Amino acid sequence: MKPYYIKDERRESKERTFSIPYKDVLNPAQYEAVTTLDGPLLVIAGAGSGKTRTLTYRVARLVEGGVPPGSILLLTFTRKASQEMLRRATTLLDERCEKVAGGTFHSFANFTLRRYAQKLGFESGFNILDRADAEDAIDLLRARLQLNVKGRRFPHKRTIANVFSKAVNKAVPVEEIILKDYAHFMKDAADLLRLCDAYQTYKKKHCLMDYDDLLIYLKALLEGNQDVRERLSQTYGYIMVDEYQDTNKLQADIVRLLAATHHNVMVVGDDSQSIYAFRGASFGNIMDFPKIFPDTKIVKLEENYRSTQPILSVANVIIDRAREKYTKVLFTQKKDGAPPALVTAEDEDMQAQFVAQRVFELREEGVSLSDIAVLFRASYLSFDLEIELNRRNIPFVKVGGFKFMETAHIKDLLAHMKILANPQDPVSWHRVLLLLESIGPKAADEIFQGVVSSGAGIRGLATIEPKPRYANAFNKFRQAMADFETDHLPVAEIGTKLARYYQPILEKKFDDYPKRAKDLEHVLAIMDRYESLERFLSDMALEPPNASIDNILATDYDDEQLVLSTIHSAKGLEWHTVFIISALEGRFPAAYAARNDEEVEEELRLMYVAATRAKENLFFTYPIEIFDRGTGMVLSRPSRFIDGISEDILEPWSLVTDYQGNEDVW
DNA sequence: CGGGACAACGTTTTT
DNA sequence: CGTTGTCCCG
Repeated sequence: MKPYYIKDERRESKERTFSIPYKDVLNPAQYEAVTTLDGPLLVIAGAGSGKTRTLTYRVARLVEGGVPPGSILLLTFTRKASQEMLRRATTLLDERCEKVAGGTFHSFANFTLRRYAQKLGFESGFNILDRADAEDAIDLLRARLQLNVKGRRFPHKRTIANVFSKAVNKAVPVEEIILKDYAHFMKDAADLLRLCDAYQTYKKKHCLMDYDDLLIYLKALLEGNQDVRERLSQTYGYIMVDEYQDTNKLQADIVRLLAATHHNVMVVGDDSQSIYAFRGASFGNIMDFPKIFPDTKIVKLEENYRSTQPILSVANVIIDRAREKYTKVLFTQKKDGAPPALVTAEDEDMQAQFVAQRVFELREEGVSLSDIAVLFRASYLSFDLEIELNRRNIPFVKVGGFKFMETAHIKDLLAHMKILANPQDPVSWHRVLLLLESIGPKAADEIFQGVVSSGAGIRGLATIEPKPRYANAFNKFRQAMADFETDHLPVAEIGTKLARYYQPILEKKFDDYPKRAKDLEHVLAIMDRYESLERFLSDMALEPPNASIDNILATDYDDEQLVLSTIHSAKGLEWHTVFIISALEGRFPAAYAARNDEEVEEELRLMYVAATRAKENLFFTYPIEIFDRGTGMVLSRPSRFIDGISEDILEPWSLVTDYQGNEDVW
């Protein structure tokens, strides 16, 4: 490759040679973003404008310029995103790029907090509560505070967890969340506050952190310990944050603190693609960034390299319907292309038939299945299609929605491992003990207390005197756990032994145990890759494999699969052809997600994100005559976000069924 | 006090 | 549809 000489005047005197011809392969805006290395930098990157490319080249540029890879911190939305970027940077430059510290805010927090746990009063490490664990803990405390009195309608544990989490992520008091989003529970506000206090105390006491705590404690660590802050700031001399529009207040604070001493921080985002406000994200962070770092340089990436003009035109109409006006204007040089279509189907079955048929045809035309995606608002909206695809033997992988790590049998197995990692963890103890015959909440609590007060960790089980009622089951359990007293078995071996112990329980508990046993085997295979139990458990909590088991297994031998994905999980990705199914008013925006203007706006941005995933073909489909149980109404209009768009921008299609029963298009 | 049977419910999106 | 709440029996 031809060497490229930097023309930047400031560097002219010490002209350097780079192996990558940055200026030739990047557009001027991208080039500026890639070569602005020092000082605060805000990049507003429209959909398909080469954001990932820019980040990748910037990593390479930093490393090539002599910055030690370990001092670059790349914070992304998913671990997959950072891995992908670093892999690409490695291809561009060399394997030094693999040494860059990359991951999500949560995984970075986990990593850092494990080092400094004692500073925060977590003497023996901590276990991470996933969402379901957190709900269980809340439920337990609700019972303990006697808030579940008969005849009283108290919020669902799921709702409660939501309220607490939102308060943390938006950095506002719990009362305010209740007042604003759950006004009908105002009468319970006092009790909810008590419960919230109890929950915080409980987690602290038992060395537990939920997702939000990871961020809270990281911020607290940085704020309260100047030495730690300086050391971390020194370690990570260059910070890059992707998807900045989807960070929340806490995350913005963490970035501010980390970069406080050197200000070498680059954030990339697009306010019109903010889709996580529901969990406390604030695209205001983008606007506020220059206020936090006054000498911020702003770069806008507005040229779209992904989509054809017809697709971009529809996307622009959609985003124009927002009340919030976004200043960025996307343009493309790909002028020609098929116009996007709005496809009306008689019912959900017909919609599925259409998509499957069309996928089949595209496949015949030579489009790879893996270059086609079907996107939807919510996971359940693809059920009909999944059946149809199975019927036609079209291989697919489903991303988002259902997480098999959260299924009961896998949580059962992991709970056994968690009590080994942290014998203080009452949530896991509770879960494990309740599996035993004749042990309920009461007995489980007694046993747990006994183990804790023995002070001997898992060995404390030996000191328990089981009641005759459950002695048999308990002794089996105790015997199984005794195997691990000697410590430091390989993760997979622990898992295998526990799975063997758990098998009879599985068979008793679930009718479909053969299928579930297969799932467990797969989890065991994942364990094989881990040295440390703690590490395994953290990863399973923070970055669980998010496709279902069958699909993961399929991926091993078949790489050509149609992608089915929630729009949230499709963020940052692109395909040759995109179907957005059930673009139906009442489903998208969903009736329950359209309670106020802000929520509707977010739904609209979601539709925009979905539309801008397409490179060549874009189909919106919607079934009519859908009965909505919630409202008791029949849904038959297309989503308000695409309804009434001029026909030369969005072509209306109707489906007809031919005499053989095959539907077709005219 | 635990367990099982049964009814009711509410139902996104994710670290 | 699968989970959660309730009731009643052992």
